[in-house]
Amino acid sequence: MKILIIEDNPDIAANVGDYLEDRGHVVDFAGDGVTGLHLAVVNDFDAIVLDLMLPGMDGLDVCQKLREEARKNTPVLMLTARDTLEQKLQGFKTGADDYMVKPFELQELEARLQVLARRGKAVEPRVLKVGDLEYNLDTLTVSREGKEITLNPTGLKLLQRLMEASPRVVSRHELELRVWGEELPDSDSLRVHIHSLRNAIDKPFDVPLIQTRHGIGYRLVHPDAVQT
Amino acid sequence: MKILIIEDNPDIAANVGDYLEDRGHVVDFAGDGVTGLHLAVVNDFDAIVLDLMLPGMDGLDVCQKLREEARKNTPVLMLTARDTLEQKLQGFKTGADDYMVKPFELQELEARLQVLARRGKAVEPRVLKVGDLEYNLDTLTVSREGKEITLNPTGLKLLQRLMEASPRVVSRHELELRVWGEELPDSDSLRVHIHSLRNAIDKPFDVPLIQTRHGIGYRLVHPDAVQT
DNA sequence: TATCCGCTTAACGACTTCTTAATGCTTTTG
DNA sequence: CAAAAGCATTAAGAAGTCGTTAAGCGGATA
Repeated sequence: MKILIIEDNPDIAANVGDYLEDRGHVVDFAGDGVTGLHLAVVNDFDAIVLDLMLPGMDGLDVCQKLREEARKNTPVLMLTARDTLEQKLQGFKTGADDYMVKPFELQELEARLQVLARRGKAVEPRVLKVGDLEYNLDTLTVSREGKEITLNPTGLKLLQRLMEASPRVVSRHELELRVWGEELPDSDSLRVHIHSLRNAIDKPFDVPLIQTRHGIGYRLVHPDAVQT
Repeated sequence: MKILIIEDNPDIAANVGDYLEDRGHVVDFAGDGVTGLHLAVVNDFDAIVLDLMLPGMDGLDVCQKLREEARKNTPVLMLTARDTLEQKLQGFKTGADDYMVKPFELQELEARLQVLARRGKAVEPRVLKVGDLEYNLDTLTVSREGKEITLNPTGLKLLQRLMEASPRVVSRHELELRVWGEELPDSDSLRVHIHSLRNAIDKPFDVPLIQTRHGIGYRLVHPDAVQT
């Protein structure tokens, strides 16, 4: 599994990280909320271990921003020293999937992470489908009407988000966040990428899938499919 | 949510069940492992609360059989008085999704159940409805009598506020605040936007929904619907 | 080193949306 | 009932956004 640990105490971080790495997982670290959030948005982790007490942005903020702004539903396990019911409820409310109180057993942490990752996988299929468009996340292959389509890395990222969200509208800002993280390019590069994505996905076919919501963002939807 | 409680202690079962029912959930009970497993297999619950100490078949067996034989992946929250690490690990190994140790807070139980049910279920679209008018907040699509209506961003913002408030009156100032924030335009731009909103929503249909409250603001109501 | 590929930037026209202002109608108020 | 204020309607220009194209930069590749 690929796991992100957001924890400001280096001892705890190292302790947890070492254990998980010994168990064969790949571990990334962040010492504060901002970089943690950034890593979580840009990468695709199987699970995130999130301490509540963080310098700058605290854990609840990180979780909430991850869910609402970045619209990522990577499983989050919250970690805290304080053990009040109120705290826990608030943690779950911001979108946490599990909650452990220090001190805890490393084995239990790993077991819970594994359960979270297992659940998360079940929801997100390995192949995204919208109409006749398919995107295999394992082979990073895109095809429409059975014909293979090759895309740039940026195109893939955009397409993934659009397909995940379909038929919802994805704001320009969210797309930019997904591709570049917090440090956006100076110019409106997104427009050019959308254009080339359209060239690859829509232009060779009869029905265009990518729609523009002027002033808001984009939307990927198959017109014939049943909408609500 | 539809929840199954498998618990042999009638006091605890009643206690938990009453609380969950008060919170608006539908609860089923089973006093032993065999009937619990049977109910879990036959029905589709959103989550299962499973005690470990059960007469006959114990909780671990129930969980394992549910997963392996019945191949159901209904979320399972295990409940136990014993708090050994070994127990917990075994619980997760048999396919539990969460694990709580007695005594526990009912509110936390509900929060965890909600998280479990949330995963694995597709997020249902958020839709505002007033009469035959519908506004899907995810796809940003508006329709009336099934016919699609396209609106510009400002129109969407106004409509959202009016529909949220319906059938109450929304003051001009509140609407302006919603669209422009604190820095309002110099002229009374709101009137023009309301006008174009009416053109889109009311003009093509028989019954107008947007009413003017002179000197106060606007109101969106379906006249036929029951009002207070 | 030369070539390719992907990304960014810039520029331009086309298009959409927003604001402003002018005019006439409706409601309120003294 | 008349004046004043608030509102509806319309049109036109300003401002903003989008699609498209092409040039330049830098890293990777051969």
